[in-house]
Amino acid sequence: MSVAKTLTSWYSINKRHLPWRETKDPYKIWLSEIILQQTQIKQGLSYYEAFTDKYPTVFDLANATESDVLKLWQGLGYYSRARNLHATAKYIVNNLNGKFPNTYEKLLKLKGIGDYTASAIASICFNEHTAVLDGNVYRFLSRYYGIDTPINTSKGFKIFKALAQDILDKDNPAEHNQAIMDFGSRQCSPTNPDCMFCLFNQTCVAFREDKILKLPQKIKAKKPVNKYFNFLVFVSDSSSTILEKRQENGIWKNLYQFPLIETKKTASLNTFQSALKNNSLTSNLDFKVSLYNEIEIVHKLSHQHLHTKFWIITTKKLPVPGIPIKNIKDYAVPVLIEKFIEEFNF
DNA sequence: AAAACGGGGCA
DNA sequence: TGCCCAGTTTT
Repeated sequence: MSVAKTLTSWYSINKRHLPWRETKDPYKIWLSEIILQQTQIKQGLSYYEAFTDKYPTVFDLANATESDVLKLWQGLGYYSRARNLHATAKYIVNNLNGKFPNTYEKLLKLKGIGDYTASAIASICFNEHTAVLDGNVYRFLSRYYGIDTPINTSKGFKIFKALAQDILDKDNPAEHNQAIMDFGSRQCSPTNPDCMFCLFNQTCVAFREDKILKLPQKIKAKKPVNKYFNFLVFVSDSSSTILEKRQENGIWKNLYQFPLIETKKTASLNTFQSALKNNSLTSNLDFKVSLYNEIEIVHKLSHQHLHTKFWIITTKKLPVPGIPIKNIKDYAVPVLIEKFIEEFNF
């Protein structure tokens, strides 16, 4: 039996029943694919349900504000996905009459849709012969064929994309693509793959040569850089605080946070107080300051470690218009801020 | 071609 | 606690 037929027969028995597998609506498939980028099903499922519940059609999503979309996305990370999702929904409604593009080439032009997502939507919704290449597919192919070209290189992409396209079941690309991803995710998992009960354990190169845990090969990531964040948590007599929207490109763009002072290294009380003297919010303000967390909180992102201190600034009146603390949960904030808000007794 | 972009899960 | 996971856009 061909690799493809073995995969689809495995899938017919082991397929997980998930809400986005009950539909061919390209809007719903698109939504699920964007949510599932860089995200495990267990984490993404509740977000998918929240989004389809609040925005059942592309028109509903297009009519929302970006702030609302980011709020619903809060906690999922990689927030450019949410910004691009919203921008693309508006584009489809305003320029394409709400009709979803129905080919790989046209899908690829949309913001937030790259090779993987265009291939997934085109095959699942429109039966186009476009093989998906995600982390699960990379893993299965590299092991089964014993290919040690690093997957996170342009050369690796070309090799594995051609191979995935070559073995694609042209009679049923929709089932095939979902089968190979599910197989890679569950049977051919990163650690502890279930080789003993694997349909391919007679033919898999990596299993025969005992290279399962050496594949796929990847170029190692750089070490994360350390950053030192000091958040200014204002508390006024009238129970208001200050939240600012992050405008600049970089992490958390368009999310809200407490006013931030970044330092070169961990700030002592003394250095922080002199920083406040030069800060436009506090230079002319009558306030008291105390450090909330004596031990800094280290929030780890894939590419930077944020050493964070929350400083409580108590003042009679805020230096700029603020927001009532009782409304603070209306704003989309990073998980780091969300955890503080939940923990801090305002 | 390489870097930037979050957060959760698991050993 | 340290390491692993991973599509798209930007540089």
